[in-house]
Amino acid sequence: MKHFSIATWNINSVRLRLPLVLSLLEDQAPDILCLQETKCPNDLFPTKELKKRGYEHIEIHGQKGYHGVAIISKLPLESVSSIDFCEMGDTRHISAIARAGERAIRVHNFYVPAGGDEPNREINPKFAHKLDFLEEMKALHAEAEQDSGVSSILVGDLNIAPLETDVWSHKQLLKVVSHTPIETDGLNEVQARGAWVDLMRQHIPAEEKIFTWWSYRARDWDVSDRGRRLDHIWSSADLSPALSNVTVMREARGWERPSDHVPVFARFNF
DNA sequence: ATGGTAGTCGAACTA
Repeated sequence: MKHFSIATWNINSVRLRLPLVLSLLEDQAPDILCLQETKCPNDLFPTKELKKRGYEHIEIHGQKGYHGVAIISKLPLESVSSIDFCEMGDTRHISAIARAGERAIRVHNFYVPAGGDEPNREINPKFAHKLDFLEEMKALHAEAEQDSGVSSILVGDLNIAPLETDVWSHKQLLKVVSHTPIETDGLNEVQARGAWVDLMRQHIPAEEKIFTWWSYRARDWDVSDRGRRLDHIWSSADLSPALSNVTVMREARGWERPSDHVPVFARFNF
């Protein structure tokens, strides 16, 4: 039996929260950690500190000030690439193939545009960008490299909460960006067309509420609990039978100077 | 219905 684990976390500045990242890696020791919103140019990424702790394989795609994604891995990474969705030059995607025992797995790490406040593509260019980004994601197939023996995992901040139980109030969020029908339908279509399995919902029944994000603006996030499930872990169908556990690390939202997103873990027994 | 907070980078932008 071979174990494999992967985590995803929108860190909202990797430099500001490097101590939290290091303690997470020490305590949980995932094979791979995918970060979003690193907000860090490539030449300033804290590569040395991560390598020192056994994460020797690091692939980053960052820019100054905004966005930015990174794959931090104990396992060797190869065939690294980024897709420039919507050809905006944004650093919102990176992927690489990891070798986990006998298996080869392409890991896609996404930071989907948030989409602004107004859920109307005619008046809000950010919402139009989000919908266009989703449209391009539909071309991404979980079995794209199956013929060469490569499975797929897709993780990241997808900025959409697809199910009614992925938000604190379905009714009150139907017109709020992240849970509008055009977005949830779009994400469902990305999943269906690409033959992706939602591993969080494979492990945690759809009747049960799950949140991975709580706004900084809520005065008491834990008590009011107005969260959303914006972060996701998907895989190709061949990996889903090997899933052993999914954990949403809710307590991370209560840490000192927290990210507004918490880490999500998927663990496999191959 | 509005405004509430956080981060980057040093005003205004994004979330």
